[in-house]
Amino acid sequence: MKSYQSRLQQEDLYSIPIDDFFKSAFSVDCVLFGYHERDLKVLLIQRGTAPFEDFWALPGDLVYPNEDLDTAATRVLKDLTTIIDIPVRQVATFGKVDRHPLGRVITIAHLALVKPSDVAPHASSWATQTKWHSVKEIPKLAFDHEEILNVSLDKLKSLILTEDIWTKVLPSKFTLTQFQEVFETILGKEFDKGNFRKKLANYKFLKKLDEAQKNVSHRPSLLYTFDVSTFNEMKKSGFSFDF
Amino acid sequence: MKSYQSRLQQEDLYSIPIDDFFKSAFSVDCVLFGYHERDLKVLLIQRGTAPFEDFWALPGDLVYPNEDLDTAATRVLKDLTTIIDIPVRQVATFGKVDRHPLGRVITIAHLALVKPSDVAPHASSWATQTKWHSVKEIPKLAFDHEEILNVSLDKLKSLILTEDIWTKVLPSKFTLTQFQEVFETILGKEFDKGNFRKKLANYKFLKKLDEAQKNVSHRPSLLYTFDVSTFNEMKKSGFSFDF
DNA sequence: AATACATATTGTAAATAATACAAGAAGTAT
DNA sequence: ATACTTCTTGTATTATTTACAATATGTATT
Repeated sequence: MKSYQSRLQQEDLYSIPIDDFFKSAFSVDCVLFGYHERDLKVLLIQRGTAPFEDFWALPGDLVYPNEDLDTAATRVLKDLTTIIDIPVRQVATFGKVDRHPLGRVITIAHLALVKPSDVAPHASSWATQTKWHSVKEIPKLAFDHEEILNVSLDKLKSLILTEDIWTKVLPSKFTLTQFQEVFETILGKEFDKGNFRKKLANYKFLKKLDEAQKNVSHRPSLLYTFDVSTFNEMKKSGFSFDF
Repeated sequence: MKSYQSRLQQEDLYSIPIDDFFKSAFSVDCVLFGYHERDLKVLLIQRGTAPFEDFWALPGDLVYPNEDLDTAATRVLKDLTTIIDIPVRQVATFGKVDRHPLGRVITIAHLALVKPSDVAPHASSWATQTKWHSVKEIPKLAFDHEEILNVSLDKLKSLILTEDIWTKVLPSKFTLTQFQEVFETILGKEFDKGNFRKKLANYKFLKKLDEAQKNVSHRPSLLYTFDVSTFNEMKKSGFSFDF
């Protein structure tokens, strides 16, 4: 079988019409993670149309002809939530020949991490329901979405060590305990409190404020903020948490 | 603008004909890395057709309608080399609207790492030349291939720490110095020889043989082999080199 | 045969980091 | 005033990293 490049020149000589190459489509699927109080959730929709009608699935859509991939993913999320612009990261592309029953559709998975309270998910014309599910209790999913979710979880675990996506799930002033809980939940392991915060002392982008928690029935914790520019400086030289 | 799912039901109501979604195509591009004597190379082809005629580029092709993505990447490499089946790893997908001058073509980049002497690259109908280039001396490349190469280099650096792709570039019996040189070259940093091999002693998949180098004008090194099954066991529990 | 040479291999001491706990501090609730 | 809870800092032990030195073992040279 000859290549695309030569086929463009000598189209009629070979068995597959060149147009067949353009009978494929590509979609984006969005794995929107939500963190709240030691629980990691993912936003699922219930499909209103065939195939996989009534199944839970990751929100997704075909990519428009003149639309970039990450733009498409952001648009899908905008249609389901009240957030205008959620930055997404590409996870991987899933392209098995038979993964979509209606034709050849490959999908580029994207993920984002948000605070569920910042998002007000609602149904849409193609989703009868939109709901947060704890990643510990995921129903049977449409298509190959279970695999996509698993790969996305791994990607989230590695991204959170190098990117500042965790800032979105914390208040602008947060305690080191809150910070620790985010990482414990997402990485799925626990850290010694004393030793963990000794490590944090090395990270200059965590700025201690002259301000403490209020209305807690125990010793109040000091509050910290995240300094983006210091973080970006460190990222240039290959920063990564070593949790 | 409405979604694909609702469009399937009410096609004629909206401005973009559903067929337009299927006027896109997807390709695979292959970043074939070759390691030889402290030099990391990449296989480039010189394009024989427009667009970017005569430019150097990564080898790639459109994906056939009934072909999986990794199969397509392996096929592209099979067409250019004498190796029948080079396993590839997905790197990322590049899909900017204007990345291909002839239409909407997104490309899924794949990488592999081989010993150049195992591969006999040759020209093809669409490539006037096929040549190894040191990654330190890369010419101007077609399309967005410079970006694809850079992302692939980063991916290679992380993959080599968790996957056994490095075994392909070493002889079946190798010295620890050879092993160290592979990692120094690909990661771009140097290690203290004594300390490095103290670390290696922990990795049980490196088996010391009762055999030494021959015909070297200095103290001969002991030879080692790689034990796949031990490695696979350790990989199950999340093995990674900590270089 | 003795010596030079080059790299392999093992060893060691000091510095650094990880770990497991403990002790004291600072609020609210009773 | 005391109990209670979590925050915060400290410390002693163990493990790891690092830099470098010393010795080993082969071929090449004199």
